[in-house]
Amino acid sequence: MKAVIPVPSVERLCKMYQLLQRLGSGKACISSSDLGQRLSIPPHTIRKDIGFLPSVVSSAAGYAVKDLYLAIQKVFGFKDLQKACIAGLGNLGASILAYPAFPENGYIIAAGFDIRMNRIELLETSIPLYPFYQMPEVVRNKGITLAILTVPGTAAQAAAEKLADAGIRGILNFSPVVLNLGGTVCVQNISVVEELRILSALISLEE
Amino acid sequence: MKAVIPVPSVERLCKMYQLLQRLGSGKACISSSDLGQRLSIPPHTIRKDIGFLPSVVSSAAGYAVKDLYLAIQKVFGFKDLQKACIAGLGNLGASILAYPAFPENGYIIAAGFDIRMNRIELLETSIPLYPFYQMPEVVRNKGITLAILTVPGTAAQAAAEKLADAGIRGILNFSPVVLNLGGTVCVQNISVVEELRILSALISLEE
DNA sequence: CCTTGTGAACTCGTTCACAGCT
DNA sequence: AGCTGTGAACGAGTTCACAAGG
Repeated sequence: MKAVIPVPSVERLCKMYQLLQRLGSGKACISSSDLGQRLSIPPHTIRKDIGFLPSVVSSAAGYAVKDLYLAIQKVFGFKDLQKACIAGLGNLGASILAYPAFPENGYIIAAGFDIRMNRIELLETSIPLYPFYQMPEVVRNKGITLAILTVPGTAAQAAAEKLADAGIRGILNFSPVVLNLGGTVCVQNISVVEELRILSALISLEE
Repeated sequence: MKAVIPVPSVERLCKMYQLLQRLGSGKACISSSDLGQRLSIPPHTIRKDIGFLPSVVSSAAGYAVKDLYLAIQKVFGFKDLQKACIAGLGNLGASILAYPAFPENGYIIAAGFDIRMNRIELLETSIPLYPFYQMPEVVRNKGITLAILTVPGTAAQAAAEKLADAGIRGILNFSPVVLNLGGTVCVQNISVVEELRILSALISLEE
C-alpha cells in the first residue's frame, strides 16, 4: 500500500483524468469549480481529491491542466499502455473487441478467448484470438494484466478462477454473478440489468 | 419520496433481488449470513437493508425467500415488466439489443433507434427499429420509460436531452461523457474504459 | 441453540470556513 | 480580486452488541 486514497476519490480522479485528456491543450489552466461543474462534483470535493496527489502546480487561475493530468497518471500508473484480454466472445465480448478507442485511452486488447473454436474462426478482427485452454500461456507470454469477462453467468466463476491462476490482476466482470476470488485480484462489476434495476428502483422511490 | 432508503442499500437490495430470483424455489428460507456470503456483504448490513422493507416474514431459519423477493419487488415497483429502448445501434448497442435475457429479468426492449437508416435496415432482430427522429412519438406511444444510451460521446448530450424531453425517466449512459440534465431524469453511467482505469488504479495503489 | 431486529458507537467521507498564496 | 489548501465540524452509513423471539 503506497498511499491511502479513499476509493470514492480514486473513482472521481479517474473521471477527472478522462476529462483532462479530452481537454488536452485547449485549456492551460482550470479551476476546481470549473472542473466540478463539468463533472457534477462540488468544488471542495475536487480540491480534497487533488490534495491526495503529491505536488500539483496551481495558481490563482487554478490548476495547470497538463500538470494535473500527469500527476494523476503518475499516482495511478497510467503512463504505459496496459494489456487486457477479453474472455468470452459472444455478442457482448465481440462488440467490446471491436471498440476502436482503447489505445487512445491507454489500453490494448492483446487477446480474445473463447471455448468455441467456431467463434474464433468466424470473428473478423486484427486482435489475435485463442481457444480458452491456451489462455494461461498467452496471458503469461504477453504480460496481460487485466481481463474483461464476458462469458455466460454459468461459466463466470470457473473462468475467473482460471484467469486469477494465470496471473491476471484485475477483472471487469460483465456476468450477473458475484465472483468469489482470493483478495489478490481486483474485481469491478458491470451489469446492464442490474443498473437498469437500480434506475427503476431510484425512479420508483422518487415518487 | 415515499420512503428514504439510502442509495447504497438500494443497490445492495437490487443485488439481493437478483440472487433471490436465481435461487427461486430451490430454497425456502435463507439466513442473513448465507445471503451475505453469496453476495460478499456482511450479514449485519444485510439485516439493516432488509430492515428498510416493510414486514418481511422471518423465523429462526432466516427469511422466507419468496416473501423477501416479493417485498423487494413491491418496494421498488419491479412487478410489471418495464419498457426500455436503445438509442444508438453501433456495435455495443446492437449487442445489447441481441441480449436474450431481458424479459426474464423484468425488462422489455421495446424499440431501437439510430440516425443512420442503413443500420436500421441492416440489423436482423425482432425488436422494432426506428430512425431517431421518430423517437419522441414511439417513446410516448409505447410508454417507454427507460433508455440505454449507446451513441458516440459527441452525440450523447444532445441525444440525452431529447430522450428527457420525450419523457424518459431513466438513462443508462454508456458514453464516456458526463450528462447534464435537469434533476427529473435518473442517470446511471457505465463506461468500460473508466472501469478499466479504476481497476488499474486500485491495483497500482495496492502495491 | 440458532436466528432476526435495533439503538448506540463509530468510522469514513463530505462539507464548511477561513487562512494563505499568487 | 481570485484561487487553492486544510484542519474542524458534520453527517451518512456501517459496524457492533445485545435484547428478543422461534
